[in-house]
Amino acid sequence: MDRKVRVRFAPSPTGPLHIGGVRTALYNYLFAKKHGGDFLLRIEDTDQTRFVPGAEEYIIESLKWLGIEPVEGVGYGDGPHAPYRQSERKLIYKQYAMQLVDAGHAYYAFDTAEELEGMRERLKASNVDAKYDAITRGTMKNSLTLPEDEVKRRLENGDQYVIRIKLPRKEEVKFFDEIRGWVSFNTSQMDDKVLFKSDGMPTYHLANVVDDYLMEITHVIRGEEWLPSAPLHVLLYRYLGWEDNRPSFSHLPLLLKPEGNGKLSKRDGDRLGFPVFPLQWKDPFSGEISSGYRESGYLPEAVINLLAFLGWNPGTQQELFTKEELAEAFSLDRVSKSGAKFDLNKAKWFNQQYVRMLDDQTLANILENQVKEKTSGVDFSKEFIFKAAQLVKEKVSFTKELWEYSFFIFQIPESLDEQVVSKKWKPELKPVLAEIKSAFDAMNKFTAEDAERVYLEVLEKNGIQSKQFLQMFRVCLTGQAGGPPLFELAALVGKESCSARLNHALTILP
RNA sequence: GGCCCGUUCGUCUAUCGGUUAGGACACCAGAUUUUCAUUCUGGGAAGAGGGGUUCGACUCCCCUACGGGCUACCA
Repeated sequence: MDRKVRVRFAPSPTGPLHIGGVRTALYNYLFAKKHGGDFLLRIEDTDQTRFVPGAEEYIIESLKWLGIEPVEGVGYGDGPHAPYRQSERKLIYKQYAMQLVDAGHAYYAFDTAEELEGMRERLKASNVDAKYDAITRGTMKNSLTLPEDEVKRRLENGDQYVIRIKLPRKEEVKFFDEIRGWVSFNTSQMDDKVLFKSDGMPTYHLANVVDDYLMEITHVIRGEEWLPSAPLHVLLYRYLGWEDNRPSFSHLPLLLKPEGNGKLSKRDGDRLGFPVFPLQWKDPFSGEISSGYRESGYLPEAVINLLAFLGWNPGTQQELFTKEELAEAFSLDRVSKSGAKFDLNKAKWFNQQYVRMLDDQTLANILENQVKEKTSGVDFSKEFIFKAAQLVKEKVSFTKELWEYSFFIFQIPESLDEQVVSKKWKPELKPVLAEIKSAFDAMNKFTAEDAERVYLEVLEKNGIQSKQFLQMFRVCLTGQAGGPPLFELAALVGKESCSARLNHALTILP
């Protein structure tokens, strides 16, 4: 039975999409592309108390920005299995919960929060694992312990109830994880999880199984945090009679924080200077702002590439991949089992690679915006900005750095690099500098070659080696200790500007 | 605590019983660039520990240690 590959990304709209979630989405997307299948987006909003306004839109916008877009689902024109928002599928789940009750695989439970708490405390006190399971359910208020008419009365009476799965007392549950191989659990260690909540909504466990079945999902690719509940899902497929159509499971390794241990969290990003979210997010309740990759200057292609390599590798030496190449190369059996630490340096490097691949005109347009923002009123020609962008292209890791590597092209520096001045400047050099300025002023054609030639002539006349003077000369022109090739820069800003810059240096240098 | 998953250079990783354990980022050194960066060359850097299995283990098994995840009417 060869079913069309269908995978889904099923986040909960409880806040901004975590970068680990983005990677999960990416792997699902790549897997679908690789196999000519469908990638869909389902919103798992069964917990109405955790709803966060804007979160769903954020998820959709993030996927859009990265270009890992679903072919069906919320925000993508829905599709044959609409709706794709679980809160809108509420009515569907009840019947499956009832089916399980009727088949004896689930039961009603009427315990109050206090009663549950009491049970847990009792068991803990006697040093026993506190869980609602095959043993403890016999002491609780449920349709297994209460007389039939009492259950009926409570139900008719509208008493609050949940539906719990009835797990066998002791049974081995084995399943094959595409990444980890065979994994086994014993129901003796599991508890009778709630499938259907008293507010009429299913829990994740029920909803996820029902929807994956109904939406014909063939492969479940999700984070490792779901591994412990996978046996429950396996059992659910079995009890619902869907074992033959059960999707395969793949549990992805977690993204860890760069220092120390533990899962990458929101706070790590702000502390260590890299984003944990794809897009900037403003918390609607606290107003707190969390930075995003997009706003931090990362290119979507770079984010895709670096994320793909956090937990997967192609087994070749190639590191730079387009999305299409990734889809072609991707396979679940090359996903690693252990958690990956986020590495800021590598992330920067990836971004730098992609910035370099940007064509000069794109870079120029970005720089143009920055120039407009920083130098209001001053008009620079597109050609000038284009050349400036070309000059500093190799230096930047992020497009937002374009300005900070080139600002001295657009404005005459007010101060000169103090370190270089204190090390390389001597008042005796002043006449030489003045002579270079005059020589420049006297030039007709002011190309990079001409400027350099004239500069060298003056130095030679004064018996000075360029090696000793060049950096100081750079500082006089740009204020900076480093920068793009100096005479190309001089030619770009032009004779008049060079003259003004040298004049300025002459006045402030001792 | 219990259950489950994991453990190769600082980091991401290759190796699917036999390799001088390879690459990338980062780092260091040298070369080039009359400056900085780029680029090039070179370098240091790893199989958690202990038992097995085997002619031979990073690779298979067990134990220990360490790390992580889960342990809600959250996903």
